[in-house]
Amino acid sequence: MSRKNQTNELKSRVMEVALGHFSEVGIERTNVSNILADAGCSVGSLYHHFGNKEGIAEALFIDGVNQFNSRLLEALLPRRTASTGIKAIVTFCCEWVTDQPELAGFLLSREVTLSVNAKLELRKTDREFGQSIYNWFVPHVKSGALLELPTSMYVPLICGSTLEYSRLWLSGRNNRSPGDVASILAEAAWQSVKSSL
Amino acid sequence: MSRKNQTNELKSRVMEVALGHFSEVGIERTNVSNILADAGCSVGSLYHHFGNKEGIAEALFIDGVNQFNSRLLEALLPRRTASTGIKAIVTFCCEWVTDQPELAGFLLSREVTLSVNAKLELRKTDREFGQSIYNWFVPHVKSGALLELPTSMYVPLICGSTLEYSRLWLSGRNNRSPGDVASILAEAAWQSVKSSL
DNA sequence: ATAAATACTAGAATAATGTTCTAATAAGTC
DNA sequence: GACTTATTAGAACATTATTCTAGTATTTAT
Repeated sequence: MSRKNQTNELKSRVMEVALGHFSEVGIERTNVSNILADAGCSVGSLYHHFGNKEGIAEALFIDGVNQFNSRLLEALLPRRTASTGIKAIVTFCCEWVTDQPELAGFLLSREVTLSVNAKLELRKTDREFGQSIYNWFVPHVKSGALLELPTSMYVPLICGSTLEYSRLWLSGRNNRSPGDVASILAEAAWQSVKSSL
Repeated sequence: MSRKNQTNELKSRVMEVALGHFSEVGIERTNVSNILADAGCSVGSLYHHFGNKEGIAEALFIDGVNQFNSRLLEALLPRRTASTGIKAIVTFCCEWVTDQPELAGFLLSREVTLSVNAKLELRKTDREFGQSIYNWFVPHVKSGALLELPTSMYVPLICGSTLEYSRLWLSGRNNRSPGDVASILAEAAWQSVKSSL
């Protein structure tokens, strides 16, 4: 195996191991030494590749958001009506959380505080994502199918219930997974943003 | 001043100072030494009263939840219709977050992981609170005014959007406070849980 | 009122742990 | 094949939460 592949494999291994620890006990409580042991990585390598513990978290966070965003677009963009689009967003969120609870819990935990560089890194892809979402919404607001609201309210109204339910489920406080109740959440989200005209 | 009062004042001072730091940079990043300096407290006293740094956070958390719960009940219980009740819950949340952003941000941050003892401590008052809420809901579900849903879904559906919007506002990402958009959030919540029959 | 027990304060010493540093090794490049 | 760069290694370091021992005030019991 080439050195490059070996390095990439080490980085993935560290990230995978770290995610397990982070999602279980949080970033603060996971020991760097445990990550090193479980991933078979030396102190020097880890700090060379990630800078510090938070750097691992940032890498995981950025990867996670990018993966979420691109898949969400795949689920949303083909939808032609406001109703099916909104419901597709919610359903996608539910399935995504249910399918990868560790990653979802980590992203939803809000433990990560991105460094300036990490923010710039994220913004590169995030801006494009936001634009695609925006473009999908505009016609449905213009047509009167969706309520016209301050821009910053659409995400909370559409995803708030789902995210909150997901947090509850991830913390082990209810049996039904978000996937199990996706249709209820989707319908509720639709009711809350559809225009009543 | 009596010794007891002096002690209580010290504890309050520590908690107040700690909340400031916690809400600004998070629990992990606040230094115990800063709390000590700002509150004029010795190492021994702090550890005598709170056990450890997390203990301060737990005390703040429990106080905050109890205060929130009792005030929420005052806002909800007088309401006689499903619609006014649901809207009262949302409006109360919005005002509470807007009025005490530090405390709200701290509670919403999910940084605190309660110890077993703290959980028991909370459960004492929380159980009673849950029962009061439950009692308010039952007749409105029975009458068909509210959707009949898995119990664990009411909180996410009613408060999810508001909490998500609050988190956004608290992280400085939008101008309008939750209080400013309370009516929109209240109406949306109502639309999502009202029965369409 | 006095003694004993308890609650509280104090800060130096300790321990845990994240991070830096220096050196060595391997890979890629000219 | 020499030179530059990327990576690995782990001992040393620095930071900081916490413990410990001792001392002081307050309450309780006799």
